[in-house]
Amino acid sequence: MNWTQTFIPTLKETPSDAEIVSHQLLLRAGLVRKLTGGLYTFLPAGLRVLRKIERIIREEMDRAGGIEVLMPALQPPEIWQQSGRYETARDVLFKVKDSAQREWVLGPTHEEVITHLCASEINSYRQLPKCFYQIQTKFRDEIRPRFGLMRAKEFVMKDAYSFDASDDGAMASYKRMYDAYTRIFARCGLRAFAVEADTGVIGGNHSHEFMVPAETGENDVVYCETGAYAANIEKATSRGPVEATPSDGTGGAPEKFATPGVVTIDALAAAPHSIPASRQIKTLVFLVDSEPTLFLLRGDDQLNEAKLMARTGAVNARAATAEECAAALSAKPGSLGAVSGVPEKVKVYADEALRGARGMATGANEDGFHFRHVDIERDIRVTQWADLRTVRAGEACGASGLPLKIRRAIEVGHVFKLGTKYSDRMNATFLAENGTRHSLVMGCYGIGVTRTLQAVIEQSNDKDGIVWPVAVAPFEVCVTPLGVAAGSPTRAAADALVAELEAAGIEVILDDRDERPGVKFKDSELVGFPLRVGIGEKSLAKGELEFKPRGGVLEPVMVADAAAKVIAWVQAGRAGLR
RNA sequence: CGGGACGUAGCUCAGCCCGGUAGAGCACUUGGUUUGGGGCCAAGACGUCGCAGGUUCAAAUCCUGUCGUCCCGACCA
Repeated sequence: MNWTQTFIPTLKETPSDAEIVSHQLLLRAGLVRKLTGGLYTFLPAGLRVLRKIERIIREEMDRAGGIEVLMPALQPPEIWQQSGRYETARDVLFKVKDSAQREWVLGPTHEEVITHLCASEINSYRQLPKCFYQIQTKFRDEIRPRFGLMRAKEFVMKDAYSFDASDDGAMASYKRMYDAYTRIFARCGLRAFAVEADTGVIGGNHSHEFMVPAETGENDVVYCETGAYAANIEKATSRGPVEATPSDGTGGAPEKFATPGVVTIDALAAAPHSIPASRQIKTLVFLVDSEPTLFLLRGDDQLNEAKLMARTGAVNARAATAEECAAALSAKPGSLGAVSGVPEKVKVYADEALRGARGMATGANEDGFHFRHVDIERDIRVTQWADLRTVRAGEACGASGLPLKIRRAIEVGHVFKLGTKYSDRMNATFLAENGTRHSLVMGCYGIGVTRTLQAVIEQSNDKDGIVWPVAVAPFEVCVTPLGVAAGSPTRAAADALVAELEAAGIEVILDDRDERPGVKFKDSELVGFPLRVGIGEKSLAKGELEFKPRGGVLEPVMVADAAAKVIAWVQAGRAGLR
């Protein structure tokens, strides 16, 4: 392929609307262009990378027993109503109307479609297990598209769905996909690791996310350096706060005291009251499926809303407004408490870290007053104890006991064991060997293909541009003659080398642009080809070409040896050695 | 949806405070020159200053509204 015959519009300057390095490089290296927020055109070089990642995914999915299909992006709303997600996923569903004003849904994911298919096509345990996958464009009405391909309204996803006759079978399918994902990311040259994850709106009871460590990621991952534990912060647990919860109460009854104007944890912790945050009980009011509900945490802890959703089983939940708090209890936020004045029907969830807490302070449910000497188990009607707090760095790992750490990461894949959530609702059943009817046991597995592409760039770049792993580079080799005129010695040597490499199946681009050397060198580094072979008059006169691995040092190579050396270098790269 | 920033040439940006002729660099076209790390010289083309109202003799500039982009939060592969 000649550079002048394709289209790689590089940019010398950084576009002003790209914030993170991978987004800047996507644009600067001429891989994509924005149509509008969250919508991108893949240009030839970007498309080549996308296709290579897809090929790796297909190979590994096929190897893991996956069966490729292609489902419609346009879907009838009825199946979404049947699964219940027409409501729960409402915020991300793109809806369109046809000329008869009938509504359709643009698929953000395909549990409904595949379950509908299997409901009619799978009838017997003899047809199981099955694992279907597709690579397809998804549509999500993202509240805030961000960072180029990282979070887009339209993106390419590999999604897979397993169907088993039993829970054990489903676990085996889950494990096969988990292992396939590990291989896929490794083959893409990504350093990714699996963490325990919350299941969110997809549902299910067992889940891992595949994370690429990056400061620009949108997730916080809690992990133990021993490798004993890693989890998304939405799910993570520990042995509890570093500072133990006070259990040294006076034994006296709760005592109301005046705290005019004190409406924050910090204010109560400051003079004159000087009650440490760890000795306070924080009272939060949420509307859980429209029901006012109390959540009690230690003053220095943060409520984890993913845990709130999981523990309550809520479809929708949000913090109550000041007015709603006042209506449910008798005070505004800042003076709320659960010692008295909580209507019998209001549920009170208390965080496990508060178990046994004595001598605590909390709002008196009366503006301007707090209680002290509160013993939670004696003085508060707790409906349910639950893990609700967000883990903080430094807390002891539940497995190893060592301090946990927290780092940012990009989620590139997510595997779920779904169980029978969808098959139950959509009547996807089969007859077992003994003639009884059962719901199919499902799993679902996603990889953000376009996001993975950008994650590779985010993880693999330097001051000059992208440093592609050989396995996903748009071209493996860039041949750069400094003189391109037909018949010139440099052009002749370049043409000969390219022909030999192409014959050997190497993906090579010939930079045949009539540009100054500096421009060509800068561009080859910006786009990030793994290997550049420079051909200049001076070295050619000595019978040499210049072999320059991206990020490595320049090395002269004899013309006669060049092709063999390049081929060996690329093949080593394909094997994952670089 | 809440908070913030910004919309001027293909790109990066200046001009706006303090109203009066629309600018620079890069990119592009032509010619010359140069030729191992984003050259140099000359000439040229490229703009409804996001859009709509308003104030004014006069608006890129001031006011109002609106649309869009980007960042921070809630959502997710």
